[in-house]
Amino acid sequence: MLFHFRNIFPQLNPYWDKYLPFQKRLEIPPKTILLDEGKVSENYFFIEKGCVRLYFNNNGSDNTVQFFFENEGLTSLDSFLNNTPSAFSIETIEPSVIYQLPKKHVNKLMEELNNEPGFTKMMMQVMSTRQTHYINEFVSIIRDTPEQRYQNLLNNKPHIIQRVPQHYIASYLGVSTVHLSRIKSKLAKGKLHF
Amino acid sequence: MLFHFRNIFPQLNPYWDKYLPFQKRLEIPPKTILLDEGKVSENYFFIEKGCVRLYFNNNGSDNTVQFFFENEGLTSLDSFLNNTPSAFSIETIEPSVIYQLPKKHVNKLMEELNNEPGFTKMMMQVMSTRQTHYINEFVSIIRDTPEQRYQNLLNNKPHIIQRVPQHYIASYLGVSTVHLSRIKSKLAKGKLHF
DNA sequence: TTGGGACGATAACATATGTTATCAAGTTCA
DNA sequence: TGAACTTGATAACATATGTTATCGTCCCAA
Repeated sequence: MLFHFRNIFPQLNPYWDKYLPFQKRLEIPPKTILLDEGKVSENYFFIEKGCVRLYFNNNGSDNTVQFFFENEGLTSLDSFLNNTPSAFSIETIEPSVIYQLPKKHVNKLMEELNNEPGFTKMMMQVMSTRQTHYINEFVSIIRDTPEQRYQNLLNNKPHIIQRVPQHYIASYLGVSTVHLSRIKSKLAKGKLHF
Repeated sequence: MLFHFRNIFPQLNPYWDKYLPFQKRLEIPPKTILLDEGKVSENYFFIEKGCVRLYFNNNGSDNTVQFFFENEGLTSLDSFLNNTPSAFSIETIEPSVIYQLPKKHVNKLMEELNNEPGFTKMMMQVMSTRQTHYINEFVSIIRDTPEQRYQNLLNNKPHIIQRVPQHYIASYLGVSTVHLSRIKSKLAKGKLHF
């Protein structure tokens, strides 16, 4: 949400640079938990190398909300802003290199940015982009069948399918691993006709 | 999103009052469309009396995203802010009295508010509340069965069930009217045992 | 006043999806 | 190298949900 916007709003780059030294570099294996559902989000994460997912528990199994890759930043926003227990967990999928910036520094950065003209506009743009993203996911889950959602993923974000183990894809699409296998097999058969 | 906050941030009330004369009062029957999916959202609506729903089309049938009642305001936010085609339609459910404020006035109001200290913070709070709401809906649709979602509605927002025709409830829960009938009948039978 | 439309319940059937179990291939690590 | 784990495919069965059709009630407008 913040370091995303390095180079997108170049006049703000000095601010990002000033805070780089406060980040902690983590080299961590797959399935390392960065934030545990129910805890308050205390850090902002930025991915240098690897791959991470945001997910929530669902009677023992889990559902993935979003995947994150190199040069993307994330946190559990609601928890981070409002100090409420996070509805989501965050964990690595691959061996990863993560930069971790504690909340107190982010807050300080935000205060400094408040004096920068255009900051409100930028924040509204950022928040509105996020909101649009969630709304689209929301609509897609209701409107599209799992098969259509898989096709969308194939068309729009093939790197996710190539890179992420299939059971995480299933948990992202909201179906069982068995059913995702069925979908793939059905699509494969369909293609043979052409 | 705006007039919601009358009296919640009292120091801003003069601003709201200043813009009240620009609103147009509409007295309209049920099923009146206030915004059509695909069009750009040009107005902010405030409900004096009646009931309205935000929904999107889904191969001929439709899904309701949210219901709005007296003293609530709404628009299709993404479309309103970014001048993009709205993903949603808005229509009345009951005979309603609606105040309609054109976008140019809202924009002017926003510019004036920019000079008010605390405005950025308020906007972030507003946006983050909205986002939390969508995230919760999103999680609920994935995690909860339609039956659980109906129970949640009964427990948390019984006024909706009392007031809104059942087929809209079904379209909100994301099930067919037939299945919602099944759910109700099942719950009714369950209750007889006690 | 009446006839059509809106609303809701229910049955019968079709389809989508979950669950459990089994098998196979690839990877990791002691 | 071999055991344990991860990943993925598939079959068989169970359950959830959609679709279509029918019926009854209520209400409003011609």
